[in-house]
Amino acid sequence: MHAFDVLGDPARRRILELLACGEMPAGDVVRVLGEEFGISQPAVSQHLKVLRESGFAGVRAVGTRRLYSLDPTPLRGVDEWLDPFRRFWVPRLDALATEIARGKKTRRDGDAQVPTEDEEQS
Amino acid sequence: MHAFDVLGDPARRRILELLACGEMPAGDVVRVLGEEFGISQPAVSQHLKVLRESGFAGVRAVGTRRLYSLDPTPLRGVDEWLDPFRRFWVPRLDALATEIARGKKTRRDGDAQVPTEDEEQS
DNA sequence: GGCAAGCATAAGCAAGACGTGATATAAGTC
DNA sequence: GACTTATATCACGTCTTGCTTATGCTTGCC
Repeated sequence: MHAFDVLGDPARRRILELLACGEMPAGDVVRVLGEEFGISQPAVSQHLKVLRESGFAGVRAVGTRRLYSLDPTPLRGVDEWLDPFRRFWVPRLDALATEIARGKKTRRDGDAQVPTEDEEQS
Repeated sequence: MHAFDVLGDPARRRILELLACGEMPAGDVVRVLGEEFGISQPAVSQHLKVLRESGFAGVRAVGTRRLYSLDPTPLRGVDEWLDPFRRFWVPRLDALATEIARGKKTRRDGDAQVPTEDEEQS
C-alpha cells in the first residue's frame, strides 16, 4: 500500500498524530479512535496493522500490551514528493540567500513569489 | 474528497507533476497518462475532474481545448498537516539559530536530532 | 450545414477498502 | 488451572473507486 493511500484514511492520520506524541499502547489508541470516530477495536487494530506493514509505525510488546510508536520514514518520503511543489507557496529562499551573499540591496520581492511556468525549475 | 484521497492515486499524482511544469491541455495529459499508465481518455478525464473538484487544478477553455493548471492550495494544506511530524527528520533549526544568536560554540549535535516524547512539542 | 477534433459524461462492472461481530491467542491474576 | 484483560485475526457485507465502452456536447473548419 502506497504511503498516500495509508494517509488517505482519517482514522490512520489521527493515529499518526497520536503516535507523534510518543509511544502509545494499542488500547489507548482504540479508546481515542472509538470516541472520535465511533469505530470498534478490530477496526483500529486493522488500521494499526496497515500502519505497521506500510512502515509508518513500529510495535513493542510489553507484557500483554503492544506499544506502538511512530516511524517517520514514509512521512519523510511524502515530504520529499511534496518538495518540487513547495516552490508554489514558499518564497525562494535560495535566491534570497544568494542575493544576501552577494551583498545586493533587497529588491522588491516581486520575483520571490509563485513562479510562472517559463522560469527554470528543479 | 479529502486531499490525501486525491493524492492516493498514482495517476493523479502524475498529473499534478505534469501541471507543476505549467499549464497543459487535457489532450496532452491524456497522451502521457495513456503511455505511462495505459488508461483511456475517459479515465484521465475523470481524474482531471477529481482534481478540479478538490481544488488541485483549475481549467481554462481556449477554443476547443481545456488548459489545466495547478492550484497549490490543497497541497499546501497537506504540507501543513505534515509540519508537526517534520521534527522527526529535520534538524531543529530554531534551536540551532538560538544557539548561534547566543554565540555559543556548536555542541555535538546529539540533541538536534529526533526528539523524544518528553521534550516540548507544538 | 456537415463533419471532425477535443473533451466530458453516463452506465456498468470488478476489485478493494473499511466496517462489523465472532473468535483466537497470549499474558497476567487469583 | 480457571478467568480476565489486551490485542489480533477471521468471515462476511457494503460502499467506494477506478476502469471500460458508448455517447453527448462544443468548437473550429470546409
